[in-house]
Amino acid sequence: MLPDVTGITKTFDYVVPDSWSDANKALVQVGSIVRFDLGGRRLRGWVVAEDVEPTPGVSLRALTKVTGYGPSAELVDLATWAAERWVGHPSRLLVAASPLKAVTRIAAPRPAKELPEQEPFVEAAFASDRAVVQLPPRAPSLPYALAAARRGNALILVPSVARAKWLARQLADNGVRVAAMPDGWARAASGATVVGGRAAAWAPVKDLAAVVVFDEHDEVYQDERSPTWSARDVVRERARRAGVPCVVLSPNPTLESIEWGELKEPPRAEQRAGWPRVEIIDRRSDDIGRTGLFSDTVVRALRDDSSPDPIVFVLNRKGRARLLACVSCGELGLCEVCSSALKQHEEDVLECGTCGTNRPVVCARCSSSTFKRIRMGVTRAREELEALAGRPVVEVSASAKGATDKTDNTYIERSGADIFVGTEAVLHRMKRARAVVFLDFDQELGGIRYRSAEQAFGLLIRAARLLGPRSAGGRLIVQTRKPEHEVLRAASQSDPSVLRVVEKQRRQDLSLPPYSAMATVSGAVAEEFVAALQQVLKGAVADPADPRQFDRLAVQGPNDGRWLVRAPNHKILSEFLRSAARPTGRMRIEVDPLRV
DNA sequence: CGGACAAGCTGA
DNA sequence: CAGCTTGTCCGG
Repeated sequence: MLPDVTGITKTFDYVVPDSWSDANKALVQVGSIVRFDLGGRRLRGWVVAEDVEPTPGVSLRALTKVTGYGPSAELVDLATWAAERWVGHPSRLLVAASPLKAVTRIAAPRPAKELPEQEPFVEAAFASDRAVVQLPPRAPSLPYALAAARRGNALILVPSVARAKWLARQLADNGVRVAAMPDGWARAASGATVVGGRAAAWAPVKDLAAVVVFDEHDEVYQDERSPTWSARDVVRERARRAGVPCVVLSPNPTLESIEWGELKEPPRAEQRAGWPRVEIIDRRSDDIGRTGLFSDTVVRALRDDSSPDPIVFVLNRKGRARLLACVSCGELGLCEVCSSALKQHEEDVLECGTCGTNRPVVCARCSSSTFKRIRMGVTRAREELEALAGRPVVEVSASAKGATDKTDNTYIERSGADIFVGTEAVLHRMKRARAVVFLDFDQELGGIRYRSAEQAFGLLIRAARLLGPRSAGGRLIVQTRKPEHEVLRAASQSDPSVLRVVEKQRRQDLSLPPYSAMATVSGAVAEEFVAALQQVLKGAVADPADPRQFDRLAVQGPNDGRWLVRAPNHKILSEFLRSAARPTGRMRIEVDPLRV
């Protein structure tokens, strides 16, 4: 028995009471969910082994109840693997692999219908055991889902539960027996093609025949809670163990996937046609003092209403403030070298955050020495847009006014407006657009996170999806002072490999994932734990012959209360993190941290 | 995790 | 030395 309690990693032996019915006795198998008393408490847990030799000297207690079916023995194994890989408690993973409500009966499997072959490019992906398919932003997913289902019961992951419901419906309409997770657990166990979000990586799939991950670059596949397992990586391992093909798809495949599988892409012309037109507005030469946030091109786009679809403006919250304006004449405080916004860190110095140039606090136009901070956030941008357009502009944010909850988008339609502005959340809210304008993309490009280029490109992909293919005529307009940045070149050439080549070199040079493995350690007792790790490290450096290769590790920090552990690969990282005793108290180990 | 119990601390 | 807190261990 493994109790479903964080903090107990030990397993315990129990007996199945003789008094139980045969049916209940038969329910007790590896993975089943049972109840039992331990240390004066009644707990829930999973059977992790049967017919074990009890530890000598302990008197066994009896189980109090068998709740029902749980993860298969293979999934219990996979959870053990994942708990080691992401250095966490297996119970979190077994919870994901368990049904929401007790399941005591699983229907007999039904014969599957034959499905037609898909086009050769699609079918070819499944000929390889590990395929990475690079598709344009709005490429249809159904052909790949059908190609997978044609091979038998497939496991299909999509980034959101809503999209899973939609895809499940499409598959069902095409004659596929399908189970949508998380509700379809019992159906999945009896034999069906399974579609779901992150947690569906742990869904039961009878006779798994193929695995598909759509939008594999999406960060929602990683659980934010510890252990920070990635559904994409879990199903990859699952497919490997089952010996079935695993196909991951994305408009911008991650380097993790590129290094893992075989890249397949449709002809360039087809990829180009799938992207909207991308316009890069170089703001270095713009008179920012006159035009503010809105270049002439953007103002023209705002006034162009040849399409009834809305125009969407994106301004990240991080982009607010940061602008200084002269109190007496209104001139903006900009760097005379690179035209970036200046910052006033000290009383008497204006500093450029981009090129590092300093100058005294004096206005370039009127020589006044008093500047005020102007807040160019979403709210201000909305007011200015309204003034420019002469009609209502709606602000869209994660918690927007007029919305009943985070997923309520009806206020967008009710508003009747065709101009929207918001942080990147606006890209999740809208369905389509005639144009998407990133007012200040440099915020995204200048990120310090090692994945920020990938994340910035992810925003452009989202925007491209609102706009549709080139033939739809939508415009993706990006205002920037870094027009040569590889993220923007990749988007304007509709060629993600432009970014990938640069990013790969950078990650290799700096030994960043996937060319290394990282974890962060934080929390109240992190310091104590890190001290124990340092102890292990000392011994390892003294003995480079240690087969565990701990001499190739580094522990850095603390930075903001977080330590960074770096290793050449995940095997060494995980062994190292598990080599030191975990002190009692709050601590969080984040393997593959999204931000470092 | 949470209960049990042991070892350490305080106040009369 | 009772009464309490803090720490460590263990559960089948």
